[in-house]
Amino acid sequence: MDVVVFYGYFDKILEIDTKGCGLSPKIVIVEDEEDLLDLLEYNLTKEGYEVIGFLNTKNVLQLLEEEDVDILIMDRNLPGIEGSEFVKEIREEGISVPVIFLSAKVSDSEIEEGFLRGGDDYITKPFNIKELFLRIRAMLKRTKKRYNEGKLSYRDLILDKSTRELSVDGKVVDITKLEFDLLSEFILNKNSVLDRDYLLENVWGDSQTYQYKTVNVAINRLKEKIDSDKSKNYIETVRGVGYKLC
Amino acid sequence: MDVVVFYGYFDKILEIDTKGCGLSPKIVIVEDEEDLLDLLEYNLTKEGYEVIGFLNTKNVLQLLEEEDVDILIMDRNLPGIEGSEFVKEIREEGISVPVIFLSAKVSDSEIEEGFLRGGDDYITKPFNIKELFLRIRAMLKRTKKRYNEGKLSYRDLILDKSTRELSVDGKVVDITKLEFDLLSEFILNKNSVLDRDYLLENVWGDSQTYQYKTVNVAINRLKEKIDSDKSKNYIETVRGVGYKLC
DNA sequence: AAACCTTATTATATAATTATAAAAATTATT
DNA sequence: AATAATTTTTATAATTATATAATAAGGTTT
Repeated sequence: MDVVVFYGYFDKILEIDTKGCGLSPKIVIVEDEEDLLDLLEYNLTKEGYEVIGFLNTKNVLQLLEEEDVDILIMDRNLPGIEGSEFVKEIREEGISVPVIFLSAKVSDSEIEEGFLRGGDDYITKPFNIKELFLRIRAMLKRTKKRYNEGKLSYRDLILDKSTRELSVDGKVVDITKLEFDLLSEFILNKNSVLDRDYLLENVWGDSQTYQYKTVNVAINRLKEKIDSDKSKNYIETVRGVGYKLC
Repeated sequence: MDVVVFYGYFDKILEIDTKGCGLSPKIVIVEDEEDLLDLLEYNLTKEGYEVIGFLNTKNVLQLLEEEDVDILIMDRNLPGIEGSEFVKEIREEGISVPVIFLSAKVSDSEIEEGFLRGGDDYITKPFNIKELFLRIRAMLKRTKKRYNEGKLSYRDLILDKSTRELSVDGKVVDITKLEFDLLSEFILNKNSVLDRDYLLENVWGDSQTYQYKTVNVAINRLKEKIDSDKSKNYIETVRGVGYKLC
């Protein structure tokens, strides 16, 4: 077993991500080598993840259906079913959890098969456990909003989630909570038309108690802040539907 | 350079995504070995991506700020600045584009550094270009709403439900809500004759309050937009019945 | 070919939608 | 509590889409 044991390296890095929110990323590992499974469980737990280990694929599908799992780490050569075959099956079930394959095999075509069956990353044994952790982190950063690093940007707009500051073309512009949330929603869904119901639901948190015109006025104020001379046309009105950032 | 040349593997997969619509995933490559850059540009373009290549990091930051780039492929040992150093800098600018590092180096600590500075994946040379493509695809799957999701297409027409854009032969054409809904209905029922009652019911939402002629006029306007010189005969009049898209 | 019917085309009025401004209402700050 | 800041509502203006009407063009039937 060629694995570098590795303790607490990311304590500091993960601090912001996991402290307080009470929702540490949930990782499922399917690995039949018990030693390796234990090692991974131990170290990943130490890094602040919630880890659930399995020695085979039995019960894994059920768990994935019931719980909100952030990453699935999957060995390929399992007793009974082959790991990538299992992933193919869960994809057909509509489960879209990010998958990292572990495999002792190294042939190119097997790696290709892993991706084609729905894998997101592929690590060959023996591997550096530190790299596995980094790949997990990189994956989480991409897939989950809440673990995201605190910045959203679009063209010359930068929203800093931690300071809740907006900078337009390098200059910091005062922005209210509502405006910040509204602009976030647009940047997260750039190019998509967002209708007023959607915005009320996702920015205001309730589409019942407010009327559509509330959105119009808020958009208007936001437009004024990010493009007061109306030269950059960030937010476009899509008549009869809503607004989009483009 | 040990790279497996690889042609058109994903033609079928990307077919729906990229034809004509000008909305194919945009990939930026920074690689100082011109041969490799050319090879990647050639093959990725062939796969249906929009590719922009650079031999150094000059102008790359500006491009990332201005354009909506989907993936950045970054060589590490570049003349002047080191690739991961550059990525660290763009991350500090708030640019969150997914990064795949390419590197000839193999020391564990360098790979770790790549991830810590904001990389999302890491491939060491020599590499299998097929695997690179699969990793790109896996990355796009995670970071972007799929490009074919919510798209309706017919011949050289593409309707994008999320952006509510119509592209005709690759060019985006302004379209109103009514026209969009009308064309959607036709694409969903291509080759079927749709009578005016059906259209009023399903597009206008009520066949009582409007008169048949309303449909005629709307169809007329739509025809003008999708085929102004009447050469392509998309929508055919079926006298006494209605219209069909064929 | 004339009479009749259906559809295409064009122009205009109107209804629907959105922008803007200002006034209340709410919330936060001093 | 008073003031300031923010947000919602209301009112009105501006804009846009499109339904209607009027007319032209093209088929069909006799």
